[in-house]
Amino acid sequence: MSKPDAVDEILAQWRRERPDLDPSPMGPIGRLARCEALIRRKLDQTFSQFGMSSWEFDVLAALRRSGSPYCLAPTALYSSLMVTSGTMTNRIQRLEQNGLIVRVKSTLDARSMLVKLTPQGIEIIDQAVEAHLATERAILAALPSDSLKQLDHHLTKLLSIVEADERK
Amino acid sequence: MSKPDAVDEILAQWRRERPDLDPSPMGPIGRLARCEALIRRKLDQTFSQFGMSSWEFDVLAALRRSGSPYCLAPTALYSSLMVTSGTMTNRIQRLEQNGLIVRVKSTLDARSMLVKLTPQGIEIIDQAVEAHLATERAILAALPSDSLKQLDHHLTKLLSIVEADERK
DNA sequence: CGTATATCAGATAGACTGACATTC
DNA sequence: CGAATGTCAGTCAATCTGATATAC
Repeated sequence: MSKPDAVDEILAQWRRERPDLDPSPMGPIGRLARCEALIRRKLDQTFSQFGMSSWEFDVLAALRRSGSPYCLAPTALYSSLMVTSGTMTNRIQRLEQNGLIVRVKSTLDARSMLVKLTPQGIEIIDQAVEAHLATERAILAALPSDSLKQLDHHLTKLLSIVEADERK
Repeated sequence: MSKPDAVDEILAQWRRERPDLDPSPMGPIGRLARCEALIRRKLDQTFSQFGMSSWEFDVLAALRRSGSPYCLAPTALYSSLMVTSGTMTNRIQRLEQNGLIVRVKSTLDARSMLVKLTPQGIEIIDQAVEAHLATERAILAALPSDSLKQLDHHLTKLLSIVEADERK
């Protein structure tokens, strides 16, 4: 069928060196990891065209897609972005220095701040997300739409499994 | 069918906020990224049981599966591991300090060193790879074998696409 | 009182760049 | 001589931890 890729080569090496083991789980997981790494590289190129790195895109995008008034609490942000509170504080400071967000005191809870997109922040994330989608679309364009649909289906299943496992 | 996951929620938000865009490419790519992140976390737990991080596993595994005499040049290592030469020097030093590898002068090319697993390095990677495979197998166990096969098939296709793109 | 929110300082781990000596 | 190999020093971006003040 198709010629062996780098992951096939690794499997063959393990079979030769450790015939007592079955290395086959490395196939899907290795390909997943390698796809992710290569795609991330590509996406980062787009982000850098807007002077962003991926973490900046992630924060701004979370605020933007939350809808008007484009406000979220730091706790909500770091929970969904899977980082610690200290990391979030750091990210917020830097985005504020760049004028993309402002910090607003919450009226409901005096402990809490709200992170809010500035008009400039809205503008840049609106442009960046368009370019980002174009990049993603270009990456996937070489896959027949049937394959893409099936891939997504299986990834959805895998995701539900690993997310369930995470919560255990 | 199945209840919407975090990625579905993100797509729905974008459709509401930016109905002029089609966010669907974020589906497969978002799920791929999220699967990878969660799986990586899980795998790192196994590595840490052996006092390793994933980069240490990667280097030792590359040497181990290359077969006896378990020697590779730094250039070969950093090329396949996708890091710079300076990074590789650093990794080699730390593995040598831990007694898992030794550096040997190449007889064929006086510029070149060879990185070689020590008996201790062989022992630890042999144990670690078994545990690693067990972890991977446990993650994938919840997927029916047909699904897994199809997932792998589609990932193989995607990988060939993104690798071809990388070389452009 | 115990919990949650956010911040801060400090430490950490890991990677990269650019210059370099050496050898092909 | 130009290209390749590996090392080194220095720098950097990003994260985490643990302690803290404040408010629920």
